[in-house]
Amino acid sequence: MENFDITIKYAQDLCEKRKVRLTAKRQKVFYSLLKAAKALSAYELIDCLKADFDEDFAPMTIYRILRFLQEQTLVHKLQMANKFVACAHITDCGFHKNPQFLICNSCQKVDEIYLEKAIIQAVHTNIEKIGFRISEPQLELNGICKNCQNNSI
Amino acid sequence: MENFDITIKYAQDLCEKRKVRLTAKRQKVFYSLLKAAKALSAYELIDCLKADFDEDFAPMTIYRILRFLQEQTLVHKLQMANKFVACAHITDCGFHKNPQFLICNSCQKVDEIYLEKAIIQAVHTNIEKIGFRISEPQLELNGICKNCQNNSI
DNA sequence: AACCATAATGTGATGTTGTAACATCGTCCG
DNA sequence: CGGACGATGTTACAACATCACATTATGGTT
Repeated sequence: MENFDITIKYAQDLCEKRKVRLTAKRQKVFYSLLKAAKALSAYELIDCLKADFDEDFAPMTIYRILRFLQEQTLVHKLQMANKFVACAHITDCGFHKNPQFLICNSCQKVDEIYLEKAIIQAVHTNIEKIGFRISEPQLELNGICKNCQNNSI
Repeated sequence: MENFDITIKYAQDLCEKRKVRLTAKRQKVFYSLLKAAKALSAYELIDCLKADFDEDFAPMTIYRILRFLQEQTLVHKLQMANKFVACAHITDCGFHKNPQFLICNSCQKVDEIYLEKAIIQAVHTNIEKIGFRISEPQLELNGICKNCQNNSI
């Protein structure tokens, strides 16, 4: 019904290519996360699914489906907030390439950005010089987004 | 008893200077966190305190004391792991200046480092160009530390 | 079509993390 | 001494996450 029909189609094709199943439930979870357009906790997502589809999802089910969607890189987990967000760049840039997340403490919206590669590279090089091997290269930063800065004047 | 007598003395002086009280309980919490030499969850810390002092701390108490210690910049909170770690650089560099944390997923030890200022500056500049105002400038990265890399061979 | 193996989901209990609200205790200062 | 305020105790509970086992759905094989 919305313009993320395209995104869902993309996800379907992706799953088909990978020989995994984007079941009806998984699709609904993905849909609600897309529709929310912000990071949700698992339990908030349950509420959204109830509102969107009048259907009850058990916590276990949600966590399992979220793990699946993460494995397919359709969803990211924000470690800091214990929340989940639909990948914003599915259809354009080859996704899951070291995203950085800007998490607004005011409206909870999440901006998924890609900093200049050179900068990220420099951070990684510096850290690996110490002998540390980074396993999850995503950065997460809390702050206040542009919108909320303006609105709070 | 250990060499963090010096650190504790430092903390006492600091609190005195700031006219806040480093009470016996607060000191014990700080001590156990120093002794552990790694990031602990609040509940793990409760276990340590039981072991170290044979004393029971209620969750509420721990969280309150940890907040106090954070305010005094004696302790950092690792947002990603929901764990707490004693500040590693209390006695040397003017502390709390945008630390970066390297969290080992294997041994849980935390390395608190300071990357070249220019690099961090570049990251911040890039993000602020987008209009986002960062509130907690610390970076946290998960990976495998040097030690664990060698031991797993 | 019947069958089987495996993937997906349902279900109930339980573990873990964190806080609210209110009571009590201690310490410092006039 | 008494009062104010900071620190701690206590109980209950909200929010987050998983275990273990039962059941159902799906796709491939004969």
